[in-house]
Amino acid sequence: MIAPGHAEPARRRGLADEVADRLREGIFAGVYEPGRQLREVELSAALDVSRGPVREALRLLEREGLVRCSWHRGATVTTLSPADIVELDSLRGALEELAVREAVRNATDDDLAAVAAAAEAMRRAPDPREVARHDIAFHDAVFAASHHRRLVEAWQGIRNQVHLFLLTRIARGTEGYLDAVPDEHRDLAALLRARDAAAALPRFAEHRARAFDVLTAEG
Amino acid sequence: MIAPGHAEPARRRGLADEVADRLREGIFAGVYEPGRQLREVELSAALDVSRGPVREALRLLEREGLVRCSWHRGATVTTLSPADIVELDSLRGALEELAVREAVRNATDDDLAAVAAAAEAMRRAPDPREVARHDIAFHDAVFAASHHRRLVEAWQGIRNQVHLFLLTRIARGTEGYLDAVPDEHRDLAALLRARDAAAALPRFAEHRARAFDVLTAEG
DNA sequence: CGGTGGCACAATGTTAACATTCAGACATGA
DNA sequence: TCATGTCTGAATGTTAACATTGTGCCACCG
Repeated sequence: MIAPGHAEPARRRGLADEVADRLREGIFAGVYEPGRQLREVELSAALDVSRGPVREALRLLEREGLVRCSWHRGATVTTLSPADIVELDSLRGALEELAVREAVRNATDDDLAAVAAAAEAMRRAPDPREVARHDIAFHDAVFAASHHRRLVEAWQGIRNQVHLFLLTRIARGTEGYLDAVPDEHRDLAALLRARDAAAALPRFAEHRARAFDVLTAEG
Repeated sequence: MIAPGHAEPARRRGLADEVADRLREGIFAGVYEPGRQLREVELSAALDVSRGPVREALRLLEREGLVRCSWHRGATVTTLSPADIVELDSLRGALEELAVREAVRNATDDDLAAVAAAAEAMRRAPDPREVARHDIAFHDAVFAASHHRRLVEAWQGIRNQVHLFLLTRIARGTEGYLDAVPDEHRDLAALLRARDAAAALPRFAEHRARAFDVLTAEG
């Protein structure tokens, strides 16, 4: 049974999207480590599809910043340098600031309930990897609540790179992350439900700074 | 003669990029009006290439927001609704604000000279279409001066849509555009060269608001 | 011994043919 | 007359073979 307002477009996806999902999974699971070359023939053989969808999937992942492609030199998994992380942090800040303002204005109560639910779901995550996944999902919900299609697309352009960044952060040590972030997310969700942009904006900024400092201080 | 620092990677491009250029050209020239379907076979016949590169080019243009693709329903040239223009304006504002701050911090003198040159070049544009092209080129230069790769990529995700928006604005009437914008660009360039972010930011905001109001007031 | 030129291999770019799917039209029935 | 079902045609999704390009190796020369 599907509620009337939640009817998905039920659009069927091509093989390329499927392949892209598998590759993303592989990258986040560590099967394809950063810097590794992704050869089209190898992948098409492993996934049992032709090179066409693989090619298209690689371009999709390039759009997400997870791989880089060069002329006749194939695709390699993105490696995040410290400078890249600075870029991610600043751009993410600009996007999220707009997202919060728009969410406070345009979000439905259901949208904000979804944000709160994402914050709660994080508490029940069994291991750090799952926590990171829920961390991203929380911010996804915030962007979705903005009802700003192009803003969501811009976020998707760096979303997976931020995810990668979170994983490396976890690898450096989980102190101050696993316990602090869920509480912060809960507070942020509450401020959004109160539709208090003036209070929420600096809290979101602090939230980002906390994640960011961990890597710059030690790195 | 090429200066040492300006040596382009001299990377060769594939047919897909070439096709994408031709299609963009066609869209901006009005050959493919908004809403029109772009059929792969038709395009591949017209441009005398196979469907592969055409397919890839369409995905590229989708990334730029110039076309929209659906499963088994092909690509259509984007039509900008009033709501889309509001989205473009707000997202562009968030990106450009960051670009100005980063440019003031990171830009070389050459970068800012290029911004100023772009502003001057606009004065010598022969017709409104060329003015719009130089208008975009000016903002390109600002983003380039930020030395922020991901920010530039995010800008490229809406750049061509903003261009489309400028063209429709011109179609509504050129008063207050052809004469005012070049002067504004000159002032903005000067503020950037003075590296005065505090003064530049509100001026950039006014500049965007002026372009934006024309369409919302009449539309 | 260091540098340069060419050669062969391997991987990507491109092409054309095959398979699948969507949209509209037409006929049929209530 | 309207709704429903099937069918047809055209367009996209997919595949596999062909062409082009980059890279590394090895011989050759200075």
